[in-house]
Amino acid sequence: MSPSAARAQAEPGRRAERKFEFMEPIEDVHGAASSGALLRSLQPFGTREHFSGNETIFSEGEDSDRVFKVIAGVVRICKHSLNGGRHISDFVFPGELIGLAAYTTQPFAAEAVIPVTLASFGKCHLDRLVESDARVRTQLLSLVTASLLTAHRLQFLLGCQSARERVASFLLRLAERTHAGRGARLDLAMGRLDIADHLGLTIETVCRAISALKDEHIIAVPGPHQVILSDLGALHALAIAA
Amino acid sequence: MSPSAARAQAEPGRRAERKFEFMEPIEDVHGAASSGALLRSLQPFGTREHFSGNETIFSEGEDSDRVFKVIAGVVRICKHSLNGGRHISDFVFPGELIGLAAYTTQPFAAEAVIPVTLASFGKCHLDRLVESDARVRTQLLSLVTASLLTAHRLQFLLGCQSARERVASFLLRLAERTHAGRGARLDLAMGRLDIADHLGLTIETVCRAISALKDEHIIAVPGPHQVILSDLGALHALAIAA
DNA sequence: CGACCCCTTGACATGCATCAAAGGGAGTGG
DNA sequence: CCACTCCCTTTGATGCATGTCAAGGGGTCG
Repeated sequence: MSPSAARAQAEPGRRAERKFEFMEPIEDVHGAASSGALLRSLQPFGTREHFSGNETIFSEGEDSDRVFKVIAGVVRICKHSLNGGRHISDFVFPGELIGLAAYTTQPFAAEAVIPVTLASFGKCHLDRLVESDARVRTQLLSLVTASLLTAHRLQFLLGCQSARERVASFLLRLAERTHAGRGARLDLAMGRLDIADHLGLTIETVCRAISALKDEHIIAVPGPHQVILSDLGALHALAIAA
Repeated sequence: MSPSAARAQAEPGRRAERKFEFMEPIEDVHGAASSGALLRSLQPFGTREHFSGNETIFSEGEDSDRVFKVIAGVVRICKHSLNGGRHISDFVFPGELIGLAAYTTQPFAAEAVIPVTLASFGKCHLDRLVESDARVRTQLLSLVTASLLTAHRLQFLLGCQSARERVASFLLRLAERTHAGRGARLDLAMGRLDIADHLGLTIETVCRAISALKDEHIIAVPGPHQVILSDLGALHALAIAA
């Protein structure tokens, strides 16, 4: 009934830390709208933090007094329900920020999908910056607006699309965000279960949808964590969303 | 496959304008977080606009240069897809605002569910106010943050809950928003199709879920547009969400 | 080499979508 | 004032997409 049920992953930090070279040094490639001047100004106040795969960065309900920038790795933003359900509202890639919105208490958890390096800043520094610099204000609002837009996109996907369409949309969005245009090879840092919990499906359905797209030569799947988007036209046709 | 498909409603404005007295004069009851000082300062610049039931207020893709406050009536915020699908990301009630986020072009459409009265302001006035008043800045950010939170809630609902659970969550949320606590009688301004497109279900499934809850004496349904929440405990138990 | 974890595929079950039709309230015209 | 029509809601019958259960495969780590 409720997808993903209680088969969540193993304990944080316990799992093998696969190395994803391809994830390491990409900084601010797609960061045009994701940090820019804002974070440059914060840089002096930042401290580095490291988390291993599946480790929790912060949990739902904690105080929200820090802002994070992902330097390397991938983070998932998720909500856990009492009966074991989980929903991943977004993945966060290098160059992007976490915790900008005006929460006093975290409305969701953040967990490392693979080993992650973060820059972390006290929110007070952001507040000070916001007060003193009008450009930062504008940027802050447009970053929060962007995540609102992303949220509405996912709502549409969850409300209106079939499994195949969801997977197609997901792959396209991932391509947009991780390598803005260089070739059709895509690296999936997250596992099938993460994808399933993000798309509101089960892991089996995600597998089947991927296999189906593969059989139709719309994508190629050299390994569980690599996808090649062979037929972008067909993918876009599936992801008819707005 | 895709819910709601192409059975959207009739032409804007053509439908009968049912009167919903109960919706008229409720102003700023739940507005604690929804307008407050911000709009009071904007008041002098506002003009009144009226829309009849099912009329379009603005469409997706239009320029986004105005901010609206709902004075009376109910507005739905929705996205239409090319193949006739529709998703309603939110309903907007009296006292609440539309268009605060930093969009340059509308990412969604706004339509009157029932006859609506709006106060409308040029965004430039808001910008000016934001520059001059730090309190307004804080409030603006927390309003946008609030809608981000709402969006994540709906994502969870769409990703993890069954039809019954969705309807239960919806009714509870509606109760929260429309009458903060006075009795368990609930007025549904929107029709079943609107509810379906909001919850990612079909109209028939919504009907059946409501009937089921009625048969179990969890709610009572005096008419299609009135619901009495008889067993709040059971409803909360269904809406296990976070 | 063995254990574990994740991915994949198959067989089956079911919740919800789809198709179809009847009931009820509101506005309209006779 | 009544009959008609339209639209929305409700309920029933059926089918399908996806969830559930189960088992095997392949990589990685110890």
